[in-house]
Amino acid sequence: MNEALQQSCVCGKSPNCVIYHRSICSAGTAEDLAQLNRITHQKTFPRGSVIQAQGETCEIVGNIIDGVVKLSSTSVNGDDHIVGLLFPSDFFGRLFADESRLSYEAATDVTLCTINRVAFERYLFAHPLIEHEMLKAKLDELDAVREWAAITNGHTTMQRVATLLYVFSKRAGNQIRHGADAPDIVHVPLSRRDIADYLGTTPETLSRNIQTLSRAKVIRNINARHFQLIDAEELIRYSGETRADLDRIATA
Amino acid sequence: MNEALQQSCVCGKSPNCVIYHRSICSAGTAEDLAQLNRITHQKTFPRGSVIQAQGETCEIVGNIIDGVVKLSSTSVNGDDHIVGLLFPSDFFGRLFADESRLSYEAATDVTLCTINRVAFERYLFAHPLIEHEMLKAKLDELDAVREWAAITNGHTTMQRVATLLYVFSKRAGNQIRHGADAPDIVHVPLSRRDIADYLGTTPETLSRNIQTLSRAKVIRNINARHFQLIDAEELIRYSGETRADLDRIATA
DNA sequence: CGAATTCTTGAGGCTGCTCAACCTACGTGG
DNA sequence: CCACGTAGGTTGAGCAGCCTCAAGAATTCG
Repeated sequence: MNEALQQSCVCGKSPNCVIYHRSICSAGTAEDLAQLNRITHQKTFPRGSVIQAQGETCEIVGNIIDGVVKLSSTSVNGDDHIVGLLFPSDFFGRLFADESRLSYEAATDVTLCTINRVAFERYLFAHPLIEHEMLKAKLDELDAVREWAAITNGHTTMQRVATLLYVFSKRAGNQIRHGADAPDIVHVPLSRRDIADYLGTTPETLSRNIQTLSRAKVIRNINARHFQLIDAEELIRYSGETRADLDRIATA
Repeated sequence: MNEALQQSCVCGKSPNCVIYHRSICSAGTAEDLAQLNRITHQKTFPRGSVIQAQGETCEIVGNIIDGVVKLSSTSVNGDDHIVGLLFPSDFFGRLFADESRLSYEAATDVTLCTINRVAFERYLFAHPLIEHEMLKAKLDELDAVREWAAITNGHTTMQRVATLLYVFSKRAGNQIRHGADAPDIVHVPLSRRDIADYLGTTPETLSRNIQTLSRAKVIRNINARHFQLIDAEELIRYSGETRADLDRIATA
């Protein structure tokens, strides 16, 4: 975990906060944030723990400070599908609903800035400008979810794998930059099973595709959660998307 | 098209309006609605016409009064995937964004209540309660989209087809009720290609699955856009979902 | 250092896509 | 009114991609 994060990053606590700039908090005035800060709590969850279970009462919402949270829907037959991944600065939890239709689970060890849901709803009611920012964020999220749905549905598994790897290589916080001679290593903080669930495939098929990319010298496997991007152009070709589309997805 | 609709259904015009009760308009006071009504326009689009093209400036938003609008994402290789269907009372268009990442197309002849996007944004700014309703609606939509993504991704084509047919059979406005002896006929107002795009399959595979259901006496084909639901329980079994889940999807 | 978990590799079968032909419904014009 | 054209839908054959099941490597953790 980043040192700076640990020091200053309760949502709304400080304009120096890394999260601050990207989250909805950035819309409020100083007083607004101070008020918000009084009702927030920083909490950590170990990898694998359930933050909010499907079908249960929505108790808390908040921002992710560090780590990855997976949003999944579990069907009756037990197989669950990951319908979204949440990264630092992303908002988690379901506002204005008593029961959660999805579950929020820690895909890695996570640090969260939590707020009681009902308290935050009251806060939003009193601060329409911040609620407005929330609406804009959710509209963007809606587009992003639909765009991702189009990708997972119309493409081959290899195309999805390549898309995911490229997006992770571009996403802020996943690049571990070395010297000019030592190339960039990308960190994918998820297990093979989680990635497979997210892409709508199996760990086996995923593994085969990753190995194929590795053999084709497009990427190099450091270990299960780290790879080196050797040929970005070739990875884009495998993804079946344009660079512009991929970059838009990565920054969304 | 329904006679009653034509008479009274401009969004916000009348509490008698069929759309009124389900759309965001229901949150406003009488004055709010009157004000809204002054800036709305009723328009019709023939089947196949583009209401809002992908990548173009977002000009109008509004409610669907009659017909079905498909929300699709077209990739560079030309194949487009339908990421959502909008029915009467649903809101269409993209607020707070200059450029649309998705395209809105008339899947049938449609009647819309349109509002200039920027004008509606100003209206929302002046009416936080209505913006609040918009936020709640979008949060529901987000859950629904994710739930649908989980269905299309984790299930076989037959399961998706069965799910779609069941949902259409339950959705208000698609049932054509006859006498007690004449069973219910369900209207699916989309072409095979649109359904296939929506389910992430091909018209051929879709057709085969429909014929299988027909041979199994689960449904009966009247013609391409009408079928009779013979055995709802069996259809649910084919869908791989529980009745409760399906009904929740249908009413979402 | 051993146990458990995770990841990889292999073989085989099935689902669903592709390509191609045929059928049907509908609208047009002779 | 019927022949014809077109678009949409159905059916068939063959093949490719992906899942399943199973076993073997690698990594993590106590």
